[in-house]
Amino acid sequence: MNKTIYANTQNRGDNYCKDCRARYRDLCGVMSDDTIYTLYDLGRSNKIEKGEYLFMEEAPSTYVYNISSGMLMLERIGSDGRRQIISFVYPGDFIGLTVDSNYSVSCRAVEASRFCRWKRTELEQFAEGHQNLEKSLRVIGNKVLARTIDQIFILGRKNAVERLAFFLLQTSGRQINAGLSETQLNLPMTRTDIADHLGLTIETVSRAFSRLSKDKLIELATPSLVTVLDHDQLIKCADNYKV
Amino acid sequence: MNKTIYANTQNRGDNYCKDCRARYRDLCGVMSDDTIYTLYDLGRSNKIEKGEYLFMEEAPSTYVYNISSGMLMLERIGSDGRRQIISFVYPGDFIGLTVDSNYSVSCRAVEASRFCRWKRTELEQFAEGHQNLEKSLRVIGNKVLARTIDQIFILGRKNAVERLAFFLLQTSGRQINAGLSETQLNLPMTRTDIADHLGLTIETVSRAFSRLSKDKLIELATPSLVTVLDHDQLIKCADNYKV
DNA sequence: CGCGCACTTGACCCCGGTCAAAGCTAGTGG
DNA sequence: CCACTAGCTTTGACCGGGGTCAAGTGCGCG
Repeated sequence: MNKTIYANTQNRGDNYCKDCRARYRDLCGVMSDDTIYTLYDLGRSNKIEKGEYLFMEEAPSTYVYNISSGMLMLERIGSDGRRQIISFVYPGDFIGLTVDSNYSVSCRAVEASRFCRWKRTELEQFAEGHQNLEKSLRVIGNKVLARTIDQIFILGRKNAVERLAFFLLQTSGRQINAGLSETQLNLPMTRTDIADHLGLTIETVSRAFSRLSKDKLIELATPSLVTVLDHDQLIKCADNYKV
Repeated sequence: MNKTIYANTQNRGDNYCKDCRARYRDLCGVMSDDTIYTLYDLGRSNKIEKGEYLFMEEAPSTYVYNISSGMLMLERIGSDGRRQIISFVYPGDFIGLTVDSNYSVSCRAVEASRFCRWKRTELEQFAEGHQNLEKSLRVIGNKVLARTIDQIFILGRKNAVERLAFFLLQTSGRQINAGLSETQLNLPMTRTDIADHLGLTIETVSRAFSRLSKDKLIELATPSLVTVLDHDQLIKCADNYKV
């Protein structure tokens, strides 16, 4: 037991937690600077390349993950091949915690990413001794749920342009709390990914981009670099967008 | 303090927990027969009539609820009036727990229903002294999340008939674990409610019902009483339906 | 018995899907 | 350094599923 901890300790990089994007968010945020090491030593830091899967739907949910950098996506693929991207995953997001013992979605890297990984059972055990962490897990779940409900509203009741406007605002919001620009949006995912997230086709997504661009609400520097020109109008367009 | 508990104790009906549909599910299910009273006495039992709101979106999330009987629905209404029903709420379901201090959706009674109500802060405080309850709250949240993800897949990637087939199977599943019939489906909600849940119009929902009926997958005794004739075929139709 | 409301069915139309072709850009190799 | 290629994106033309509008139909309730 001590040996294991010792082995992991050897893994620590120079600034292993200090410069981590996830350090003061969600899961890790509830740990003090004095106790974060105990959490760190319990898990393992690692990286994943673009296109690789972090875990697959149906597979035993052995591990839970906290994202340090990069971007991933949670996806579900129907038996006929139709794909739905549930959400994009940003640094600081905690994923992989399930009710039953199997993942309910797959997780794939949009771009090269870093993460910390814990055995689910070990983290749950650890949480039992740390009341605030247990509560944090619940809060995380509820946050995810809130976003998921937004997504349902989008898919059920909005047209193509409204969906894209909402998605861009959502991206803006996520960039803000990652300490990045509010208006310079980085979209590393492909049009296909966005389409599968918004329940549309690539062509329709592309046309929606063109439309917003023509109406001067956004500017497309490159397909993956969008500048928000008229934030207020974009909100009106997305209509029911909530912070 | 003692006085309050005493007052609530006076509220107890004859079989107040014993004959409750929610007694052995989710929230209450983690309490033993010996300790369920402490939870019961902390809250208040009440009823709500058809069409009334249990709580409204945006309002302070003062209370959390556990449903004893009847049916309710969680809905969100856009500023232009478009409505999306997030989910229908069955006996045993626990609702109202939010991240921030306001409800993110409204809850309305589909039919007359009974429920138990707690002050959120009091239940959370109570949970801190009851580890299994704290964990139960998390499990409940994850269960809800799993269903919500299913809903996203439906809305993003399925056509009208597939959506309805999925909805009927989901209803069947929920009736089973409420101890009701697997094939005789009770649909107390209106076609409008179903439409707003599946992201369709009443006309399309109606046509989908007719279609499934014509293809002998279901039988419509009355608009609100459906018999599942060919369960397997219905699953094939819904395609990606999961238990 | 008749009124009202929810549901069903039909006719038509439009948004977004499908199919096809033409840019754009990054990466490779001569 | 440039030409070539491959994959992604954009744009256009056409089509169809589901929305819209409107007219029945049936059932519960007074």
